[in-house]
Amino acid sequence: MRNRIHELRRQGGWSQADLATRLKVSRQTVNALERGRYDPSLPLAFAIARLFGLTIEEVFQPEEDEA
Amino acid sequence: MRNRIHELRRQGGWSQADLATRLKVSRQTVNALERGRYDPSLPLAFAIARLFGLTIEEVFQPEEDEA
DNA sequence: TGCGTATGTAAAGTATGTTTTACATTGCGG
DNA sequence: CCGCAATGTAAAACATACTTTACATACGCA
Repeated sequence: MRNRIHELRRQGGWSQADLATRLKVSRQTVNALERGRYDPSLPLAFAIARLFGLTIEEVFQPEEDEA
Repeated sequence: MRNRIHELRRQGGWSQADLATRLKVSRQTVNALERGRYDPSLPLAFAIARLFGLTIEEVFQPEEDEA
């Protein structure tokens, strides 16, 4: 699953730690999401989209062959 | 997290087993999702929304106090 | 040079999502 | 009444998401 977290975070001028605080997750989780190590849970995906004022579909793009 | 899976499935005239097949998950997973036992993974949430021709936001509604 | 901030990563542990097997209950059509 | 389809549920096993602690690297700046 592709995501625009890195791009959106930088537009807001935030560090990974800043974003983690706002999302109430660890900095390592933000780092892992940005680096595509795994996908967020659905509740976390909602929190991320809302924080940036976007829909889930605007932040996350499933790859072609994905579920 | 609230979801409209049960309602949407019935509108399509499908059994839980039918839906499970289309989503490539087990019938128990569909049952658990409909009964609100847990939230789907983000990829599965996308698959569900796409199957019904809706956005994630149209199918899933985070509760007020949720992440 | 040396310090502080930001980022990447790893290992161990906990929590959540999903599958498989199996069984119980309900309701409907014969 | 009987049989069958649909649904609910449980336990064990496994996969994925997330936390904590800890350390490494890179960069800018006093």
